[in-house]
Amino acid sequence: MNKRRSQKERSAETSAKLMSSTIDLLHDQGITRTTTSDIARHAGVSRGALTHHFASREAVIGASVAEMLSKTARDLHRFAEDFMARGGSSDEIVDYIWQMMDDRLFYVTMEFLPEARHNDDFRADLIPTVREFHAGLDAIWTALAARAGAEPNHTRTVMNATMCLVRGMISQTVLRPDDPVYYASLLQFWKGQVRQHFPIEPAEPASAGSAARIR
Amino acid sequence: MNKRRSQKERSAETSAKLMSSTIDLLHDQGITRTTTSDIARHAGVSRGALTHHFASREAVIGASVAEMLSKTARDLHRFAEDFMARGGSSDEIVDYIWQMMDDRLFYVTMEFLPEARHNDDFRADLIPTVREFHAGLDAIWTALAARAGAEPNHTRTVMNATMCLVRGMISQTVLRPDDPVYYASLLQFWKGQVRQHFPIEPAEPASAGSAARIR
DNA sequence: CGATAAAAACAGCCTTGCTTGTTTGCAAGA
DNA sequence: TCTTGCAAACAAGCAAGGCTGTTTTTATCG
Repeated sequence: MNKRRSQKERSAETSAKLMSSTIDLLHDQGITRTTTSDIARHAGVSRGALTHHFASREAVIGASVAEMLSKTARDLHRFAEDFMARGGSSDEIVDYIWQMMDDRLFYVTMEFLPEARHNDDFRADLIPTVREFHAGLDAIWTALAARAGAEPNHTRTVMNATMCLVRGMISQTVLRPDDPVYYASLLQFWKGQVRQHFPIEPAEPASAGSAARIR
Repeated sequence: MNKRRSQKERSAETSAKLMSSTIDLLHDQGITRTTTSDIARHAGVSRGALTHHFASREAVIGASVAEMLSKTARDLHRFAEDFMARGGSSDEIVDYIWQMMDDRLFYVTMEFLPEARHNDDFRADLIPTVREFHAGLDAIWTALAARAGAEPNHTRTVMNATMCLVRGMISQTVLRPDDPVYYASLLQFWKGQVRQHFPIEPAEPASAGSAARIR
């Protein structure tokens, strides 16, 4: 509508479109099949615009991934605050994490992880953002630990195990597709395990219908 | 030594060298950086030899991965037999699985998983071999269940959780490197959890020094 | 305020290097 | 000799990065 936009606005908007497109394509067609032309086309700009904003293909991908992780970290902090305020259950946390990871986050991660493993610069640029992401996770589990009066160190172990389990589950969906029951039951099992470590409110079994929504 | 080899021998040997080189390169430099020239050079043959044995790049990689999984499945069955014969502990199984996955298996898997996700033919060719691999796993845990008198279904759940956990742990090593203590303690935690489900021999705590060898 | 210069955002082409699959040539074993 | 295993040159496509030209916004000056 507003025809005249400042340069900063134009620039930020184009960058954002490019980064969001990059994540879309990483998820939909994989990192190897995603060319800079694809990214520009999907964002509705020229390849020239892309090279104007990002020095190289590696740079677009790196920036896009960092952006995605930052955004997710912010979401985590918001959830932690909310969780702390109303006092949720550990089951809820497991569900939230599964949904977050299954909602593209870890599928996109699986795309760039090999690149990170073999490209030292790429990996080094990423690590700070990953730490930021983990701080978001910490916030959630710290909230739970405070509520259940659990030891922080042990809480962190359970948190890390949960993250690893979910990562592994999503990896498996690639070569074991179309089996929602399998993943739901694994998640159910895991919630039981976690509950052991945070023995809070028995919670009326009537409303136990918060089963995991899978895929 | 033996100068004269039959054609079959020559052929099989060259194929084996090519497949083994492919796995080496997938692990060392990643799937995207691995060209057919690289594979041939590493195997000490010409690119012509490679194309003689495999129709395409995709074919070499697919065959190499299938070969790797088959071999690992055979190892699993051997371990299961041995385990059954002498009656080992659940800790031992967790250690064995970690070592197996950390010894290149899952690093290589991380390389081809994205390809499998986006290439239907590649994935379809792989799935039978993956099932074969899982049969090997089943053999081990069935042995344990029989020994501990546990319910097979529940055993399978613990097994699947273990596999997912280890997959996730190895994924994490990429962006959280050089922290063996972290991975060792997670594994330690998990062994405790698994032990709960298979309450067998308390085992003299004197020889509890079978801690995980990490990386 | 209006014109104009400068800078930034953007478009599109072009070249180069790399990789893959194909084809041709040759030697070793059946 | 005839097939099979391998070597090496060949052909073609593609994608990334670099380069040049155009439009839009911002700054400067009369």
